[in-house]
Amino acid sequence: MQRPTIKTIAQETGLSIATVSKALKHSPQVRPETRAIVIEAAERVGYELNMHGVQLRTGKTYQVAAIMTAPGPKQNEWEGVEYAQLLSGISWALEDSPYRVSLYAVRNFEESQAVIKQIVSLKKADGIIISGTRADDPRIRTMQAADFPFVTYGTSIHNAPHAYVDADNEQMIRVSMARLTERGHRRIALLNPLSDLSYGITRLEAYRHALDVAGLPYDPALVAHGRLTPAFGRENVLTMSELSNPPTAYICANEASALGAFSGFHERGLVHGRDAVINATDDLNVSQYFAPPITTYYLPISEPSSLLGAYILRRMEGEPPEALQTLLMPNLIERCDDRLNPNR
Amino acid sequence: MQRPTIKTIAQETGLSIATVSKALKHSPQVRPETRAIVIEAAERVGYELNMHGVQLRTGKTYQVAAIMTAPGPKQNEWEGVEYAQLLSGISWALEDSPYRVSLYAVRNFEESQAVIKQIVSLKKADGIIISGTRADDPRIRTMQAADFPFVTYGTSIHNAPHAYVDADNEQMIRVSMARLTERGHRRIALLNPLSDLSYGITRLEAYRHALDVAGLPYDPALVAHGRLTPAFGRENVLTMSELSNPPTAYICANEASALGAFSGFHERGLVHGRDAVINATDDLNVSQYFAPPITTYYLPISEPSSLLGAYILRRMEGEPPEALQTLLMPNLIERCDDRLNPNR
DNA sequence: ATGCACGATAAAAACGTTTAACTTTCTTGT
DNA sequence: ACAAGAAAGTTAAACGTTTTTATCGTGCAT
Repeated sequence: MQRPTIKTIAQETGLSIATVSKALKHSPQVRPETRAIVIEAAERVGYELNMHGVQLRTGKTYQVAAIMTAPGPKQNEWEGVEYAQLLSGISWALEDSPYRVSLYAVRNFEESQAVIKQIVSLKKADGIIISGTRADDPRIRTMQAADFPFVTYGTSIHNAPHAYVDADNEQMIRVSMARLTERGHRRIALLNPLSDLSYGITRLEAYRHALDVAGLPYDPALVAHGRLTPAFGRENVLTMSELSNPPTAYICANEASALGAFSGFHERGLVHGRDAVINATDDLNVSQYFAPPITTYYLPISEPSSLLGAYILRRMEGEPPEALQTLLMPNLIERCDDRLNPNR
Repeated sequence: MQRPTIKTIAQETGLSIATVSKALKHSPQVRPETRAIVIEAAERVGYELNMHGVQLRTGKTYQVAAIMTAPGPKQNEWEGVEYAQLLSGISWALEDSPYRVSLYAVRNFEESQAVIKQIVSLKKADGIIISGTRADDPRIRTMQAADFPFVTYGTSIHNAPHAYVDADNEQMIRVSMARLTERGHRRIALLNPLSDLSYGITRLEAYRHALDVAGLPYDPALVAHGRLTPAFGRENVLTMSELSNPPTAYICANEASALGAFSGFHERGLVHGRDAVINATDDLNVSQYFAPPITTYYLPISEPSSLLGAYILRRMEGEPPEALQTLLMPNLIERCDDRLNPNR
């Protein structure tokens, strides 16, 4: 038994395939009574739209490409794991639409650039979602030049306007720094993502500004940029804690590096709260299980991910990018008092 | 300027589109010289195969559906994060093929069942990859009944034969238990996944068998089943450590629950190595950053994931499932001596 | 010379849908 | 009563492939 097509319905109802097609997509050209007949027949024969026909005819793919930059296959680090939740969040946001998430895993920035060029020029998707945005991101420029719908997870600094979702890194660092300086800290380390990433820059600027406000000097030795793995957190604690004037607080850009920082504490015999404290940004609600639990800025990953999905849908509908820009402020969850220990 | 099609090449070369099509797919019906002309023209005009035409004509989708069971959107736990790496591994394995990974995020088992039925009956993909297999898995039966190509991450017990990749849980538990009993442990807790999952059953059976071999009694109070979140690890340590005869070793099924177990230790004032030890299975190389680092069975997630990709390709080629079954033995990484502390 | 098989290419149909252009019927205003 | 126009359907073409079938020379045996 063959799968029914609009032709089947046409025969079944005695109408032409054109009318059937129009009826099914609620064209005003067909009378409500006729539509009812078509709908009934469609249900009776178990009709389901065949996307391949639609795709060929209309050129639409009904695919949203999610570009996922993950380290090479031989790399097995706790990095980019929040992608799983991000993807499922996007996927759920598209659930009631005809769109599907099509995954493009790339190893690095260059590869993502190439993949995006291909998707755009060969129209392998109708929309693109990327992350890991840079201050001036050539991928964004590619998509903008082709007028291709996209949303970024992360802002860019020089490519506005475009649709984006991000955590409010500026505010987060500002609040975080104010809170720590208020509690007596004068040597605060910043464990930052790779320096070409837009949010790395935002965080660094906010950090420096906060230092200014607090009247504290900027010490480059307290700032590190790198891939946010546990190894990164660990190694920086190991080196920074050996400074003649070591930091009394570490601000980690994610949970992975915070975990690594703890590992560094353990190695050096440092005790959290006594010798120094760790604050982090947390997407996965995992910092509460650290020993001890730490203060975090918690943004449930489901929020940005469902926004990304919603935004790409609206962007593909033609909504202007200016209306699709959101900075989300994570929740401050204080699990330690984080005061500077005076007799350290 | 329009995107070139085989028609473009046909005009360019003076051949018919049929010949062009055949030439491009290396049909023996066309002379090598003719083929060369076609290839040359194709490159000159920058021809790229339009999949929509192919899909409509052949009915193939060139999509591999990856079913990803992740907890609902409102749940923001560290769970299933290894999926990110799994997906990218699969995606890379398909890189040189025309296939793409199409993501289907589902909330629970029932939903995955429905989604799979749909993919199979409407042929929305050419192959399926699932995980979270059960002892007798109705999804597998669905796909088998329709003779639909699939590979599972995880074994099933009653649905053989089918293509699968999994860690060798039986051996892992056997070795793990032998090692711990050898070191004096007589109260060993097992933090297991949900009891309907196939690997949960395998692990439990291996555990009970190992107890028998060691002449130790089976105590249900030392076995827990649940979703492998940090919360799960933590709560079980909290309750089990209060037993009159508490465990001196915990075997955790993943890193998330191991992290939670540590959190439980901290809460109860237990010290790893003194009061009890934790062993875990680790996909993401993260246990080395625990304080202290723990002994783990480490299986880089890239291995099973690239196998999954390779297997689904071969399965779609028609290779019989019996040839596509692999159990991978994780590497034992001893980071503690894990001996029972006699004066605990 | 005639017929035949074969090799190489061309013609045409088909996959399922959308949509521009056309036809028919009905309504309406004069 | 009739033209004009709207409403509701139909016809036919088109999207880019693959594949079955047809065509056309050419070489070969008879």
